[in-house]
Amino acid sequence: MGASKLDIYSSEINTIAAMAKVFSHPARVAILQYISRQESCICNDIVEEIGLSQPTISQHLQVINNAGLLKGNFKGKSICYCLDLNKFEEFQKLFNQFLNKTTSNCC
Amino acid sequence: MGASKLDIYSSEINTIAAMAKVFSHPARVAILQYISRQESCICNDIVEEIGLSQPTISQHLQVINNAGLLKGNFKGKSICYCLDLNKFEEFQKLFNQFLNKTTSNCC
DNA sequence: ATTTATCATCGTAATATTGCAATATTACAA
DNA sequence: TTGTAATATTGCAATATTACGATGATAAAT
Repeated sequence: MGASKLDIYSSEINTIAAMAKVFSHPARVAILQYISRQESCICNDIVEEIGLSQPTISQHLQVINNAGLLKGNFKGKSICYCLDLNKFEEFQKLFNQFLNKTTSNCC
Repeated sequence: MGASKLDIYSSEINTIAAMAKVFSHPARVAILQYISRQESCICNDIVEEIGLSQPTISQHLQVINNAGLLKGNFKGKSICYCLDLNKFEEFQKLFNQFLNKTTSNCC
């Protein structure tokens, strides 16, 4: 056991869960907040700012990136992590649609 | 390791992460959707509807309940799981506030 | 009181996540 | 091309999550 049974849910539900997973760890929420606050795209500062090791931050960044929430320049000495606002708003819309459909019919 | 370092983040960030965690598993998203669609509060149907075992559903319900998203009658033969819409909207507001503050300043 | 229906809890196995040290890779500069 | 700074990858340990079978607890009905 231990693995989630993804095949028994609709794709809408799986998408919402996958995106919510990005926000389900405070380090990732903090990283997103930090990136959005930065005027310039200095990147390794995230490590100092948040207080986790560089490999750990790198791992969280990959999770965020795999969800499609990052864009920018991924080559070079100093990489520039930026938010993909389109993806961001796309998720926000999807999530709000789900929440708005959710009503309470009993009790 | 394996445990998250909760003490290094702001309470706002931890709250968002905790609430997002509820939605980070498709079973829980499906459960929330199903409950909200039901006119009457028949409950063990969730097991048949979703296709996971009763203990597993019960476990997911507890996660949702611990986040404060459920209310209703939890004792007796005719148990009634209902959504706490106030909590729901509270989270929605908090999450949207966070997302709306998130902008892209670089790249 | 016994049955029945309903849900929770316990124990356990399988897998995922989190975090870090060590190491590798990459790109630029000297 | 050698060095250096920035990020990625690997490997590992600790912990969390997911899932289920077996069992326990509770309330209503017979």
